Amino acid sequence: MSEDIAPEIVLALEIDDPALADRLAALLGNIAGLRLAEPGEKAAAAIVTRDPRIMPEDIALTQRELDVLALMAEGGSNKMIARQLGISVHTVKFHVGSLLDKLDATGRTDAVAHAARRGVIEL
Amino acid sequence: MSEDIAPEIVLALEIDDPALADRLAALLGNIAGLRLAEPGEKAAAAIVTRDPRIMPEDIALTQRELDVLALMAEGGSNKMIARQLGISVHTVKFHVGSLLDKLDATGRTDAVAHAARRGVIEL
DNA sequence: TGCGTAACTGGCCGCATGGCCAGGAAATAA
DNA sequence: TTATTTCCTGGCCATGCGGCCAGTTACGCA
Repeated sequence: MSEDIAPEIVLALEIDDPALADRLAALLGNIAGLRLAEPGEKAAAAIVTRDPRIMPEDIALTQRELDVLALMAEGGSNKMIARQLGISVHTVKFHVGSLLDKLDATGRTDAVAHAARRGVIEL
Repeated sequence: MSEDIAPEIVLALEIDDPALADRLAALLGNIAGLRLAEPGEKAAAAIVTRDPRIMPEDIALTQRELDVLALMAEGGSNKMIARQLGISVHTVKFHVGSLLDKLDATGRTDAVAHAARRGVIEL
């Protein structure tokens, strides 16, 4: 078989901060079984920044707002979301409005993008 | 001074594949200056999966469609996108329609979510 | 020369979306 | 009790959105 060849794990280093990237590159540069990806090379995994600035504070969303948000991220229309949650379209609009406020979004697409960016939802 | 304390870089391991996660944990387990994050601990960076399955084939999007998609992900309305790209709202709708087809989405929100999921755009 | 594709524009139309107004019901805390 | 919060519902309306029709221009390719 070929699984005992112990193929190298290729890691892509996707860090913006030059200092941190350098330190990681130095630390990971010569580990047997591990290799950093060349630019453009496809890697098995990537090292990405976990920037705390992006999540200022977990935005205070109510449970219902999270429900609506999740269904929005699935592309659901207000009507679909209403059916799914067993509430009226008006109520869905109400929650969507609150979400736009809290997430500082211009529309439902922006709201989903913002929420995904700050980790409120997993796309 | 405190810089000779050699502060550890805390790395979160966020890999779904257990086999790959184990191998990475073993490789990174005892490197001086590096430490894997405890569950819940906030890390400076994270190792995430670069799963090629998610991008079945780079969906054939034209340059203009990518332009429109990027602005959609920023929450731009058709009118805003039209102004940004210097084209008419009709043309924007035309490209949006193509995007909905190609990305198999029910609406612009769904399109952005799909595109983000398969790595066509970076949120 | 013709062919296909990408980009672009227009009109039309039905529905969705989001903002505004108003209100009610229930649970929890002061 | 009162007050607060969350959740819920309705009407109204201007605008956005997406699907449908049709057309033009420009490019590269056979």
